[in-house]
Amino acid sequence: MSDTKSSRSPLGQNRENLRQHNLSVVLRLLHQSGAVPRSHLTSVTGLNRSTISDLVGELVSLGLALESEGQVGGSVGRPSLTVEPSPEIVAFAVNPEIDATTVGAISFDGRLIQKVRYPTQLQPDAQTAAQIAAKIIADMRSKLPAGTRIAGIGTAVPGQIRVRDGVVRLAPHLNWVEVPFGPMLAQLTKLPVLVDNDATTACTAERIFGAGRGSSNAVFLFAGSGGIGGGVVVDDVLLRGASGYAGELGHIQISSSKAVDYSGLSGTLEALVRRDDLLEAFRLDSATDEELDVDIQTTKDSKIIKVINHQIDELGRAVGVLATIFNPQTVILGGFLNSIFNFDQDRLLNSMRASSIKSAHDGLIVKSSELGTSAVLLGAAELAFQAVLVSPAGTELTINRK
Amino acid sequence: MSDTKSSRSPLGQNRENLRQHNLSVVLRLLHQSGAVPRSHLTSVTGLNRSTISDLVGELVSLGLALESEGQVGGSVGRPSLTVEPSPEIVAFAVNPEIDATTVGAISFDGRLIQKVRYPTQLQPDAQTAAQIAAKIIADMRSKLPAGTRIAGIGTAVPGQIRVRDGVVRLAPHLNWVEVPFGPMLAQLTKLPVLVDNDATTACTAERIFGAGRGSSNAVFLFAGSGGIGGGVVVDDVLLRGASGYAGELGHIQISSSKAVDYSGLSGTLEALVRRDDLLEAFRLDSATDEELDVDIQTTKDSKIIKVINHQIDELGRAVGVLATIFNPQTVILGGFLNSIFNFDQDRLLNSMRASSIKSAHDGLIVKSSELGTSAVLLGAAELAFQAVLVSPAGTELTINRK
DNA sequence: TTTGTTTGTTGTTTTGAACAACAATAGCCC
DNA sequence: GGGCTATTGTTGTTCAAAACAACAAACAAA
Repeated sequence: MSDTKSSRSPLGQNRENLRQHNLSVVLRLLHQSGAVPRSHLTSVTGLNRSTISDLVGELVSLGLALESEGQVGGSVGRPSLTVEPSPEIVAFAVNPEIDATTVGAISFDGRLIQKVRYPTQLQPDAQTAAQIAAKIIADMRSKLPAGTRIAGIGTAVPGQIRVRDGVVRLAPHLNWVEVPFGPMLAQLTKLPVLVDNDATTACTAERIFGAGRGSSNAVFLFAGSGGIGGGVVVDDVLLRGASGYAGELGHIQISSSKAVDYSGLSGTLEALVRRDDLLEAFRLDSATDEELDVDIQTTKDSKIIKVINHQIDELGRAVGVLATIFNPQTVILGGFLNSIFNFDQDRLLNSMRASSIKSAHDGLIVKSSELGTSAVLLGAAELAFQAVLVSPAGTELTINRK
Repeated sequence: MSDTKSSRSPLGQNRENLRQHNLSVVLRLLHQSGAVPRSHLTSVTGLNRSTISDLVGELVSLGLALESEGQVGGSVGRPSLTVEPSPEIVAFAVNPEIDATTVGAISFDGRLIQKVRYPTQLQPDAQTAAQIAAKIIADMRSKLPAGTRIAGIGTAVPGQIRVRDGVVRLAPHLNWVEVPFGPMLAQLTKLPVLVDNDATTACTAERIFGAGRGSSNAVFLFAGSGGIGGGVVVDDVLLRGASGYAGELGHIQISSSKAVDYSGLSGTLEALVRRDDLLEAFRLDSATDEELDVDIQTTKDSKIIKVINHQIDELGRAVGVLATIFNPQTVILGGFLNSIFNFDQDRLLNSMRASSIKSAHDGLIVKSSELGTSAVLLGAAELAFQAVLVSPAGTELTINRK
């Protein structure tokens, strides 16, 4: 609701905070980079060798990391031990969509180890989607080795989510309004469930494992089944806003056009850059992102090119506005936005430059997303991993029994 | 330039960091709240009584704080000691504008203790402005008691600033291009000089001492002599972007209008909501913000009302876009933006709602700035105080000698 | 083989926050 | 006014965690 005093954690730092923070820093490095030499941890954290030794030791004894004699070689001096995140920790990811509900199992080292797409005839209501997901998760659990520890379930929903309690406030494509999807799924699975917007989770995944790696300030624009969504990273932290609805970049008004989006707003990015308009131009009823991409890159039809160019111009405007506001290092485009960007990169960059101040777009890099369709699931799993990453020593994980 | 590894501080926290952080937290609380009972510090920081005693003791011995037997009373128990920020620390603030250069002396407890406005016939070039400022500062120093410690000089310039080295990249109203104003003033005064955009410093002041107090997520829109500027606070931190140019909210493109602003961009907030248009409607050559405000609040002329209403609508659009992007708790308007907001608040709110998603504007508060014209100077001084606040024990201050 | 370099390990030191016990000072109730 | 309770400040002690120092281990280059 509000972000004033009541919810604010104490500002002071004591010894517990210190230890927890350092454990968290090390674990996060492992989670994001995979296997790294221990010496790398000392240089990045700035902590003493013996301290890192101690911290890694604690992570190993907590079962969150593994240490092995690495195969680095090539450099002078005693070879450093290799530390890796434990692959025996798993999170589930759920993504209900208009025509299917997808569930994945993601290991702590960032691998999508199982994936099931369960198609539905109609858009599923929340109860149905929760039951489908719970069923698949139970099935997946039975296939995981006993002893695997489960961090929880992350859920990515195309709509506006109240993250605090997992309530879907509005998901127009699913026709869900004020549905407590998180608690529903938690009750069915007896696992902790966290819910967030699908574009937000995709953004998280790209930031950690994909095109956003190394950018502390980045803007993401994703086109998914639910229109255009976005995410913004400011100083390595995802922008959330006072009540958690920040980053609805599809709904920013960039023109005086009367075209209306699903939220009833006119002249927004989502109203102007529409996947359906492209499908119509190609006279297609439906297409996957991959099919559409091929069509776009190979078309010679001047009428279609006109439609694409128009969309590129509008997308460029939006990127320009966001560049002026955020002055990011990188802007990352996903879904069909990526396709039209690749159709004519210069056109988009020119449009962007015409809509932003020079200081803000100087040195700005616009690039494609890297993770494709698995970004949403990987990012959803991050929601569940977050608890362990924040408090490695204080988080109880559910142990899998067959 | 970039915000990657090279410039990043070590992630790990050691004991020194811990102490420095806690000292910094306490000092910042004092700086922002003024005199507070010591018991308040313990509850806010969550630190132990004896630790606070120790920290305050160190701040007192560093000459950064004062302890006295407070006059609280009224509650049970032993009365708490009162702690206040030392008034003997001073920062200077410089604000070159088109028709004058203003200099202020601000004490560490947030009082503007001296202020001199030096009018110039023409827009001053950078060297002239620096000489004027240096002269006034030398004069002010001679009036300050010997032993006063000086944190440095903060400079607020209407334009785009490279904060890192104090270079003014572009200040159209002053006609400065790529001028190293910071180093120039530092050489003349032998004091540390920091430079930032004037709207940004006003934003900082309102955030700490004015209408933004208590809002961890806020958007500021200020109309000054250099058009419309802005500032965004995300989780209590000012948005800076990858290279420090974030928050140029006057230049966001919100419409397809062909009207052009000073940066040559069309359809931007600054191009659509123009003070000059209001002056023209009133048939005025010039007016202070106060005079203009009176005129606006009392006008009955339907032609003028039409102009004002149009500006309100456009401003509302911009606020809506920013609400959708940031989902802030508060939006704060300054300068003549505040005047047109007060002319018809409901109209602005309606326009804002029509340009933003419900989740983002639900509970959003739009309000007026509180500090008026002194905001720019108070915020500029914050630039200089920042060093002491970040590292209370490690910052050397210049001692004033007559 | 020797030397220099880097890393891991172990025992010790140091720092800084917490803790516990006690003193100080207020309001409140009778 | 006296006793009671509540809150805060003070002091000496304890404890956790990071740094440090010294040494051993393992490599490359000379």
